[in-house]
Amino acid sequence: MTILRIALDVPLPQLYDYREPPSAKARPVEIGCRVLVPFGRRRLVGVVVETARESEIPAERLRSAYGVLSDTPPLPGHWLALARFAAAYYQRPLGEVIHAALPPRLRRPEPLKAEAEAWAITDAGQALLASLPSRRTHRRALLEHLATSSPATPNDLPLATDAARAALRALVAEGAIAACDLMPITSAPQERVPLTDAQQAAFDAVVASRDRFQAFLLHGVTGSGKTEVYLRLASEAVRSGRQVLILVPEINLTPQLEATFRAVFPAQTLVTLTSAAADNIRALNWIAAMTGRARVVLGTRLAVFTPLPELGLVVVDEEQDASFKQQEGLRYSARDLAVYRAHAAGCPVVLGTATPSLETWWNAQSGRYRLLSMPERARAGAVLPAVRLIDTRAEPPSKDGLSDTIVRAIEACLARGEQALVFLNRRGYAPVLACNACGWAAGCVRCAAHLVVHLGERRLRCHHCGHVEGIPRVCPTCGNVDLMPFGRGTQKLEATLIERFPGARVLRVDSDSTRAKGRFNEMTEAIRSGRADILVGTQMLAKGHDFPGVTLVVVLNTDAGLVSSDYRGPERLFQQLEQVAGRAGRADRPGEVLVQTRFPRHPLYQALIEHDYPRFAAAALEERQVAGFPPFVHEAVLRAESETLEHANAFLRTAIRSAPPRPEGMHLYDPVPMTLARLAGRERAQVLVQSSSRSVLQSFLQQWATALHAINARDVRWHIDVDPLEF
DNA sequence: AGCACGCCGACT
DNA sequence: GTCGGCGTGCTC
Repeated sequence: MTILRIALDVPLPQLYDYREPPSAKARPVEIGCRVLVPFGRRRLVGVVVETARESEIPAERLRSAYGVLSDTPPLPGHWLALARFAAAYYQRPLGEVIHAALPPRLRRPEPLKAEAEAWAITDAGQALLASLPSRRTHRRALLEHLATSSPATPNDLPLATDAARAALRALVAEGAIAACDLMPITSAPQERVPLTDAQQAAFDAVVASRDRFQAFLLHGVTGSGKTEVYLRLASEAVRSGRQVLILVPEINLTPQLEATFRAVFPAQTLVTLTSAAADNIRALNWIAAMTGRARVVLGTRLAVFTPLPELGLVVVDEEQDASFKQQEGLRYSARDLAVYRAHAAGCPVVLGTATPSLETWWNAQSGRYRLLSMPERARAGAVLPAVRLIDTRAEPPSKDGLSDTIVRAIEACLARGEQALVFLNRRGYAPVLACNACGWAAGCVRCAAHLVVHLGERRLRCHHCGHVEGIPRVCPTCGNVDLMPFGRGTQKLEATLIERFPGARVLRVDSDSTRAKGRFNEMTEAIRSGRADILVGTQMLAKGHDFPGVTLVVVLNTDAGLVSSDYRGPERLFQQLEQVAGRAGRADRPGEVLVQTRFPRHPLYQALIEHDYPRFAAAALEERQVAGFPPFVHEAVLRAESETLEHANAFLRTAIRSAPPRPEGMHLYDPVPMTLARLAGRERAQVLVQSSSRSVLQSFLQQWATALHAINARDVRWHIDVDPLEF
């Protein structure tokens, strides 16, 4: 008798045994098959990960699988091995990992819909476009797209919303759009610019190790042309019959990268994988990669789980970006799993960035990774922006927070007809609403955090849980009517700038102003085409975008990163500053960066002036070594959350008591509340584990996790976070 | 995690 | 008398 051992999406660290389905007589069930099985009262999709001759479960309790879901080929062995590795490393049940790694559509039993390979506009469609009322925005967008480039794959078309997909169906029904085969691209590939010496050296080094595992840190300053290196490497890998995986932090933040790749690779060859894509298409793209039809996969962190049987190159762009670490459920690092995948496939992995994470930098310094440096901007004559520090103690800013130097610099920039970017990493109007008489401050009822004043909508918002309430007229504790917004957010800064620079067009870009679909792209387009003079923005504006008109960058209020309780504060601050500084003067005009600070002599700012990442990293690594922080130790945390802090702490104390013996070089700390101790009405605390050895930490965690599952923790939710970023 | 079963308060 | 609250127990 053959027993199928099946991974199911339940939070229990075990497999479930089933008899084969009736269909097995005709065709045996292979490992990697998706199957539909009865589970209690439910029907679940599972994946066969092992077969066995017999089961420890008594025969009378064994049930038969209903059948194999044959709309996908079996999941390949390399993919199951990846899932096993992630399950063991991140201490999660295999079933849960497998189901987190599958595209959502393949977690459900309904067969996939075949999608048209491509769509083309018909003559009727051309006629319709001419007479279409302008309020039919979705239809117009689809027809206009196809009128300029037909045929187009579903991937290329604006189909992000249900309404857009409904519009496509309607147009197909009306005969305005028809399915067709995708024509191979016949036009010659776009002429590429020659590589600089540094780009060529990086390219050669990676190509030289194409048949074995090697991790590379591609350390290239903003504008040094990392994308061109990725592109050449990808073309080379595809030419030699290999598949390529490219991970980016957020696809809509790197539109140039996607556009560059789309211009070179035919649509059949290059697929994108992000959570924004429609489920059915996402699954089809995933399968195209698994069957080898797709040769290049470009996507966000979730794309690291794409099965790629002929993987020959892995690229992680902006490797330091925190979005590669999933912060809930399976808390994996896509960057670290990308390195695992290259190792398993025996191919190179390129981690590219201007500001490496200290972990990666240390790996390069210690020789585990090879360092490839591109210290110059690729465009001839382009130089890095000059950074100037404005000492707020020597030159106190005026009441609205801007020093004279900054005001004059913005004036001069506007007079030259250029754009200024003012960076403030705090959205809303003011971060605190407080009472002048008694000191009360508006706090979130569900979180240990202040509510942020949003003046435009007359609301207080919690930036952690999304709670919204009205602005009180009087102080709820003392009745005083004199409630004052304290501090500065982007909305207040926007108002200040409008007042200070009458006539200048001020554009605020943050997650509030870009909430509506498509607003972000509209705004970046407005900036590029010069329809704004002063840009006010958060982090969102600092990443990846090339704004050729921006020659001045002003940075306000970043000192908090220097004195943060989180040891990663300075690292993040330097990365953020270097990133936003990189927005200044990318084209033929030199850029200038003004940083307003109370601590101009701080070594971090001194390194920033010189754009000297190695100097910053050396100092930061030394501090980490002295204090005993990563990358010199490896960390994991056990977190618990509950209605009351007491319950969470009680669980953590029990957890510590039931921990296996601590090996040499391991530390288990006392439970402490998390930095944000109360979030969305739950109290949160954690225990930190440190070890000088990764493998020692791994085997400790594995034993501990088993013990933890045995603890009766009714009212407590807990998880282990390996290599945590959040405290 | 679901989804049962199971034993105590306010409704047609 | 039932409908339904969520405590606790199981799923091959």
